[in-house]
Amino acid sequence: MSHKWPHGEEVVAVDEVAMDDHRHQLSVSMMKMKKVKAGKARRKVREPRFCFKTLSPIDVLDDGYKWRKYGQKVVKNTQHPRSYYKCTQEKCRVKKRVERLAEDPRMVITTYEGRHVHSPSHDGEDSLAESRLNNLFW
DNA sequence: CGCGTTTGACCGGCGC
DNA sequence: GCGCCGGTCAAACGCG
Repeated sequence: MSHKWPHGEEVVAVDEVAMDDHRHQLSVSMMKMKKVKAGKARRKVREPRFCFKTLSPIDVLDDGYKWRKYGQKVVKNTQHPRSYYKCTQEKCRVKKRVERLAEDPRMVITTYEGRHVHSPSHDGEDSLAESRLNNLFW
């Protein structure tokens, strides 16, 4: 799990992201982003991977996009299955990987792969926080 | 009726 | 060269 990515270009490791289960509000207390260059991080930023260590009672966090599950596999060293999601938007080839921690079932690692083409297609009501976070972050 | 989810199999890459 | 591990696709079913 904690290995380097095959294509390792730019890995942003977020130390801690707290999730409020009341609404889908992400309470970001402190985000530490470390730029890890895997050997040859040359120009050409392919597809950045964002690893989110999310503390939340829910598995799949709704970030404002629609995700379609396309696979589930149990990885070695993990007793819990890993879920693979993909953005339903055709323009978006964004992939999402959700893994649950064996030690802490209440903690999940959400890994986003790629960039969304544009703003989320949420009906936008109480998801203002998300949008803001998205705008702020992505 | 549409599509999102589910499960199994297959493929590719890497390690030994 | 074979085996293992991770990842993706595909068909079917269920639910909304």
